[in-house]
Amino acid sequence: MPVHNKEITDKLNEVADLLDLKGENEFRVRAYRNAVRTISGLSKSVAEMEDNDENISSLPDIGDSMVEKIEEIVETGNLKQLEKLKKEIPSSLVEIMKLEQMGPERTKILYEELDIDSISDLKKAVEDGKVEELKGFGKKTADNIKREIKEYSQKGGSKRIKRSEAEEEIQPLIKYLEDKMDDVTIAGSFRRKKETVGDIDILATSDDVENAMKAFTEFDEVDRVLAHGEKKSSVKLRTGLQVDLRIVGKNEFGAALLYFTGSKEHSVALRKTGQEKDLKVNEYGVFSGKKKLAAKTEEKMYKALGLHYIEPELREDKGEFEASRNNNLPKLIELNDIKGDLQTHSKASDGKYTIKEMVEAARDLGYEYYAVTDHSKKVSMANGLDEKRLAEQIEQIDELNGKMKKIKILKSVEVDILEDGSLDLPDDILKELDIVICSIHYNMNLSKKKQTRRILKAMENPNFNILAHPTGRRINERSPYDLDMEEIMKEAKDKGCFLEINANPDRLDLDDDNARLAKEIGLKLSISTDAHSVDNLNFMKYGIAQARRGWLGKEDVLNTRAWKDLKKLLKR
DNA sequence: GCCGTTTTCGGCCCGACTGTTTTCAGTCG
Repeated sequence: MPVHNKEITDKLNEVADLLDLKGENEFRVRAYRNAVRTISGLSKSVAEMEDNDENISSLPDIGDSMVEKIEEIVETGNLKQLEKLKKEIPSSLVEIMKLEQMGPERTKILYEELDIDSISDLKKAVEDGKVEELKGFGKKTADNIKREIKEYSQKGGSKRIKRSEAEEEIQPLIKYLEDKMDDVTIAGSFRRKKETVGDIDILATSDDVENAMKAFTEFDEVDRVLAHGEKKSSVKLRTGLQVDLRIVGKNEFGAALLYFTGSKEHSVALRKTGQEKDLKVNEYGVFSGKKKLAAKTEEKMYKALGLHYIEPELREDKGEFEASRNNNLPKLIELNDIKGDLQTHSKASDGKYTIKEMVEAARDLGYEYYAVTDHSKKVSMANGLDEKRLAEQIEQIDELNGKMKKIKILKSVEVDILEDGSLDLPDDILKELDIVICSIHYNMNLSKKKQTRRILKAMENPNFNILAHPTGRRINERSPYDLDMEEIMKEAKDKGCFLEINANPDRLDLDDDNARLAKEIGLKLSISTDAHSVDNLNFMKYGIAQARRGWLGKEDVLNTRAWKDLKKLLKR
C-alpha cells in the first residue's frame, strides 16, 4: 500500500511542531513547514515519484536531508527522528499549541513549570489560579486561555466554514460598514475564493479612523472584541465567525489589499521577490530604500516587482510567480462564458420544480442549452427513473423543445455507476439521449484499486460522457472516495469522456488541485450546478470560482461552447 | 533545514496588537 502524501506531511508537520516546542532554531522549524507546503501542493504521489526514480530533491524547499526523511517514511511508514522526539516531548503538547493564543513558548513554560501536558490539565491549572501566577502570564492571559479551552471543547477544534456560508453570514456586517466607512472590501481567502474560509478579513478606508473602528466593534452581532487598535481590530461574531478589519490610507489601498488577500505563502514569496531586487515589500507599498515605488493599486505593486498582475484565485505560491514573470498566466474563465448547465434535476426525481420551470429560469440566465439529468432507478431514495419513465421524459422534452424559444433542452440522465462498473440503465435508452452523466451514489468505501477499476469499466460504455462529482466528497462532511485520479483522467482523455466540477458549494468536486491536474493532462471539464431548484442554478458562480482556482480558461471547459460544437466533442 | 549571477556560510518576510512589562516577548496572519 503506497504511502499517501498526507501521511508524509502529517509526520513532517509533527516534527516541526515538536521542534518548535523544543525551542529549536525557528528557521529549521520553518524548513519543515515549507517542505510540507511543497508536498501538499503536489498533484502527484511522492511515493510513486520515488518508485519511478523521479528527482524529488529538485522540488522547492526539499533538500538532501528532507529527501532522506521522505524516503524513510515511504519505505518504512515511520520516521525515527519523530519517534525520538516523541520520547523527549509529549506529543499531546501539540494539541495545546493548537489553541488560539497558545504558541510554542507558552506551551513549553506550562509544561516545564506546571507539568501540564494535556488540555484537561491546563483547564484545571487555570481554574486553580496557577497559570496567572506564572511569570509572563497574568490574569488576562489566564482568562483568555480558559475561554479558548471552553470554545475548543464546544467546537472540537477550529473548523473552517464553507465560503458560501460565510458569504451569507457576512452580508449584514458589510452593509453596516459601508454606511460607516469607504472602500469596504473583503480580502483574505474569501477573495481568493477558497472553498472554505477560517475568518473574514475586511479592508476599508476612512476620514475618521477612530470612529470607524469604534463602529465596527459596536456592531450589533459582535459577541466580543478580540483586539481594538488604530489600524486593526478583530471581533468574534455571535455565530462564531472571526472578522478582522483594517483601515488603511487611500494611497496605500493596493498594497494593503495585496497583503491582506494573501495567501500567506504568496505574500512571503512576493517579499522574497522584492528582496532579490533590493526592494522592500510591506502592506504600505514597494520601497527602494525610503522611496515608495508603488502602493495605490495591486497592478502597480506587481509591476514594480517586475510581475504581471496575478488574479487573487491564483495567489497560493503554486507556480503563479514563474508564470507571471514569463507572461504565461492563464486567462481565467468567467461566469458569462458559460453557455449551459449540464447537470440539473426536476420534480421527476428529487428536484423541487418541473422541467418547464427550471428551463425558463435557465433561459432567463441567458443559457443556450440546458440538460435535464434526473437520477436513475438505483437511487430509489430520490425516486430515480427507470427505462419507462425516462422514455416518457424524452417524449415530454421533445414536446417542450417544440414550444420553447431561445433555449435547447438536452435529453439526459444522471445514471448510477453500479458496483461492478456497469450503468444502471440499458444502452438502448442511453443512446437516445443527447448527453449521459454518470456518477456514484453507493458503495463509496471500496478500495482505491476497486473504485478506480469501477469507474474505468464504466467509461468503456460508449454512452458514457461525463463523470459527475468525481470524488463524492462533501465539504466538512464526507471525505472523497479513494481513487487514482490521474489514471481516471488520462483514461477519460483517451476515451473521449469528461469529468465535472460540481458547482454545488457543499461539493465543489473536482477541487482546485484536481481541476488543475485535468488541465495539465489536457482533459476538458464541465461545470454544472447539480441544481435541485430554480435558485440552485445560481451555484454556477461557485463552480467558476473553483475552476479559476484550478487555472482553467474558457477553452478548458466544455459548456463554454455552443451546442453544435459541444455536440461534436461528445461524440466518441 | 534550505539555498546561492555579490554567498557553500550566513542569511532566512514583516508589521500590528495584547499583555506583561518598564522596553518587549509572544502570537497572529
